[in-house]
Formats: sequence, C-alpha cells, structure tokens
Amino acid sequence: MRYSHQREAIQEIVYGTNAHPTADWIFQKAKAKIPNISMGTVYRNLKQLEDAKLIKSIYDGNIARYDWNKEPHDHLKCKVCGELIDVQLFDEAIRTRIKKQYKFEADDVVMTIIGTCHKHTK
Amino acid sequence: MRYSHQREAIQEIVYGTNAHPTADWIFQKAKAKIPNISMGTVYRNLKQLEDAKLIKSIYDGNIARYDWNKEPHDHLKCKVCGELIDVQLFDEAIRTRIKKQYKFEADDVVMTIIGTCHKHTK
DNA sequence: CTTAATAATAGGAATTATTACTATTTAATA
DNA sequence: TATTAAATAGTAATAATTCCTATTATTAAG
Repeated sequence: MRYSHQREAIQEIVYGTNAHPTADWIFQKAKAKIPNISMGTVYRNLKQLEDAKLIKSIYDGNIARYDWNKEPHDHLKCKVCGELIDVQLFDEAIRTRIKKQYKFEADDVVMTIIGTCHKHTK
Repeated sequence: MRYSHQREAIQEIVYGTNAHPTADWIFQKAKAKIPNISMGTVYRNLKQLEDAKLIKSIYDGNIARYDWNKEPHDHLKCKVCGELIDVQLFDEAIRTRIKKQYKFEADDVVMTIIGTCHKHTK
C-alpha cells in the first residue's frame, strides 16, 4: 500500500472521533482539508484501512460506520439519540459453547444492544 | 389492517422458508403466484407484518432479511456459504449487567456470530 | 535529478436496496 | 349495491455504495 495524502487524512479523521462516523461524515470532514477529494476515494481508503486492520467497520442498521477501536467490543445503541456506545460484553466462554453445541467455528461476534441510554431516563 | 391477497401471499412465503429471505427473493416467489405484484407492495407489506409482530427483520450486513421466527434469538453467519443459522445464545443475565454497569435500558439484542459452519470443516 | 512504472485520485456514471408518489383497484360496511 | 378508504401497480426518486477512466502522484531505479 503506497502512501497517499488522502488516506492519511481519512485515517486521522476516524482516529479523531468516538462518534462511529459514516462514510459521508468522513467525506465532509476530509473536504475541509482536501477540497476536491471524492467519495470514491473515501470508500476505497476506508476499505484499505480496514483490510490493513487499521480501522474496523460496523453496520448500524443498513449503513456502515467506522471505528478506530480495533479491540473486540460490542455496542449499545440508543434508540432515542442514535448514539453508539462501546462496551465489552461478549464472554469468551460463548465461543467454546458455540463450537461444541453447533459445530461452528466462531471468528467474530457482532453484538448490538438496542435500548435507551442514561441521558433519556428520568 | 385490511385483508389483502398480496399480504397473505407474502406472509406465506416468509413462513415457508428457513432461509431468512431478502425482499427481492420474496418478490420473485410472490410473482409466481401474483404476476404483476410490485416491489413497493412487498416492502410495504413486510413492514406491516413486522409492525404487527408477525415477522421479524434482521440486517445481514447492509441488506434486510426476514424471519418468521419471532422468539428472541441470535444468528450464526457462515462466511463461506453465507447461511444464517438460528441459535439461542443470549443470556438474560447480560441485560441486568448492562443496566447496572452502563445505566442502559436494554430492549433488544442483535447478535451475529461470524465464522465457518460445519459444512466446510474437514 | 530525471525518468519509468504503476498505485491512487477526481469526477462522474452505474448499481443496489429501499422509499415515495399517484391514479386505479379492491375489501369492508352501511 | 353504493360508498369509503386502504391497498395496489407502476414508476420515479433517493441513498449508500461501487465501478470506470483519464489524469496525477508516489516510489524506485538509472
């Protein structure tokens, strides 16, 4: 993977937020630095950064979001404000159980808990 | 919700498979029974059936799939053949832990385990 | 430093899944 | 049977993402 100014900017943007940004959000931010950057460049680089294990992607419903947090983790999604909160819930014991019970070799777990975050509880 | 021939057919199609079909797959099947059915009708009815708790929808990456299984359950997704397998893994104890640890009121849990199913292990 | 090779880009077109719109049809019921 | 409003078919519109191609920029070699 050859160096590119655009990829560096995109990586910095993802690394600079906890907001699990979308491709479009990243595109808007990137335009501030590189006015004529294109959407294709954003998507191509996000894919390359993911392949290089420098970022992770997650699906929030039917839209992709990007995360600098490469540790295995799960998300709480607030249905009121839409915020995604990083948490660690998944128990390694489940992996063993899955293998025994379902003869299934688990690589990765994608878990999202939908509910209401503390900001909206009275 | 008023009766409609189209909705009945769509519900029968979803209830008649374990394949977690997509809207397009359902549309193709429905056309065999009702040749001039339209995609809008499929989507509208899938939404209505979901609102009426007669079916559930799940996101498989960025595409919606539909499931007659209304019980709380999780999925194993095989990265080789793409198959989604219904399983019950989620422990009710996690809900309590989430509430205490993160002050988050959990309604629903969406969990998918990505890996390799028994068909592809030698 | 200059050049050659090719990875990466900008800009726009194409694709895919889904939603919106509207004139017409159909189910329910008075 | 006539009325009313929900549902439909067909089509246009939208949103997220991918694809295409001529041009640009990075890297390595001379």
